[in-house]
Amino acid sequence: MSDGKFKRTLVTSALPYANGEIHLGHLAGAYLPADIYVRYLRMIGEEVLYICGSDEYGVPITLTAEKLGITPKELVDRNYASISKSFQDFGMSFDNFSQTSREIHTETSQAFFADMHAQGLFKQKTTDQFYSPSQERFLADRYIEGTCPVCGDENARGDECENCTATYNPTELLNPRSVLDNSALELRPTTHWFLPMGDWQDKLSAFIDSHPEWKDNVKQYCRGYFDAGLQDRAVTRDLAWGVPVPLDDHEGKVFYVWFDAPIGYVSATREWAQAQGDAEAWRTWWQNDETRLIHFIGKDNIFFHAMMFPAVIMAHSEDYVLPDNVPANEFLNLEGQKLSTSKGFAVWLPEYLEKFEADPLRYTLARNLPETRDMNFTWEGFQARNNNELGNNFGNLINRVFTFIHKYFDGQVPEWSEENLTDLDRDALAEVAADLEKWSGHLAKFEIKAALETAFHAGQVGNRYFDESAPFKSRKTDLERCGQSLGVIIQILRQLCLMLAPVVPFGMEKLWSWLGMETDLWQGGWAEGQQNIPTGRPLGKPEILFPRFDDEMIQPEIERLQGMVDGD
RNA sequence: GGCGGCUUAGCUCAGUUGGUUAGAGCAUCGGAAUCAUAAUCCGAGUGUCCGGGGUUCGAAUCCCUGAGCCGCUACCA
Repeated sequence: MSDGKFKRTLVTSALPYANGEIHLGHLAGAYLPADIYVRYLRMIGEEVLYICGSDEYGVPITLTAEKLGITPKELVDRNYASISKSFQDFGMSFDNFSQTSREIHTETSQAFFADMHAQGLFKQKTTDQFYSPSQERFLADRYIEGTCPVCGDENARGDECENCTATYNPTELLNPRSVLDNSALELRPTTHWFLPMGDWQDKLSAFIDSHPEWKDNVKQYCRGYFDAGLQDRAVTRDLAWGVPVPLDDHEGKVFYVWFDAPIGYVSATREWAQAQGDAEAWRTWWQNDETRLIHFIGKDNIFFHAMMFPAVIMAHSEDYVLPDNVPANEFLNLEGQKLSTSKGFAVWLPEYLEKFEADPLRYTLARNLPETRDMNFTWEGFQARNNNELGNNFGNLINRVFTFIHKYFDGQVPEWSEENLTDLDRDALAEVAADLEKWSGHLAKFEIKAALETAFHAGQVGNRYFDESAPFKSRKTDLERCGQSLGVIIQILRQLCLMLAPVVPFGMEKLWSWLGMETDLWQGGWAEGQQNIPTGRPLGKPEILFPRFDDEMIQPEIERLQGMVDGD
């Protein structure tokens, strides 16, 4: 960044699990904020790489595949295609969106493990786990039910009883059975590799302490773990669908997904480098201390990105970059309730995109990001934000200016100059310029909501200026004055375009071209956007950028969710 | 159960290191304007800042406690 310490920024979004579609909660937590931030950096001309991919291993994937009668690989490829498409249509600007089931990830994660194993950093432990003889596999706690050892309830979960709220060790459960096929389970010893996180506690603690600028929720969360003392964390498990442990006599052992998933960021970067024709280019992004690494995640991922993956990075014998920030977001509720993917209580991205454009959702979510606490998405709120803010404040301002100029000034920027500015002109320009500066400061600190609020204010300034300078009056009395006012407001739109571009890129790319800008908005467009648009420049013909939504478009969405709650 | 977090106008949300009459948008009411997506602009009201206790000259902001909600709880991804 401009502080001179870093030359480039590597941004990641949490790898979505390829067991289903993306929903609004995902977008608000890890994807939209990251994309806005990345677009901001590209716009101001920073060198940035944005990496993501789908996380494709683990038990739930194998179960879904079995249910559909296809292989896990077929399932994840199918879901990968769908997720990629949704992301693209939503405007996610990844430089690479990869898959953890690809060969490059197998190589990369196995190399990480091998490096650490060669240093003797892992611990091997043998424990008793539940095994299903009928399915010939070990089962995780969530797939186990049995009789509660405390109250005798017959439908107790693997490690807690919902009837008497007791918690216990899963091995204490009586008559354990599989929730998958009700077959009886038996305890079998199995041996796994563990990462003794405690060995890195001091370094991790010092690392977190060296970042007082991180969000409080992240720091507090980590502090809680340090106080309790970091425990050994398993990095392998018994499963057929995963990255095989690269050791002899490890048949049927694969990496625990949380060990390999973050390494997926490295794999995806390597894949990107190969596609660039420079296979070693990934090192510039991961093994160079002038690279600034930023992980965007939801609050459920803090442990893995602020503690576990950094420990792995520290442990590796080669130098890798540690995250410079982990801006974790809280969760998004829907119509006042927690999302439930199992009950279908969610808004899925592909479904949304069949009916609406990406921009209104991007705008609404950005305006309401769960940056410091859980937030709520309502369809009525979506409609109100779209109509009142995107449509009326911004869209209408843009439209009234362009149509006016096309109607009375032949579609060219009227004669205007800085020498002829009135106090009214000067004040409006100064206010918007101040907003732009504030906006930039907020975004640099990941304060997206605050940044957007500033942009909204700039829109209000534009509308007020239009009303007060009243070109629709001066047109009849003082055409020079009228042109001057329009020249001023074009400069306001130019800056508004910059402030809105990362949030509503589809609409603003159009505005950018209507304004006759020449540089690519996403390759340092900021520089040109800072310069006055001169008299005489021909402007594009406008169209309605952000149409309003009437009740008929919104009501069915509300009813669908309502029905889901009633049927619950 | 343990750890961490959250609870502010009718609605959705801001509130920086405790400091004067607690803010914004929307919704509501009154006025102005008419270039524009019946959009815009000006003005107005509204709050036991979850309950209770405490520290302080002073607390939405710090401490304790109760309630509700959220995440994690170490092979759930």
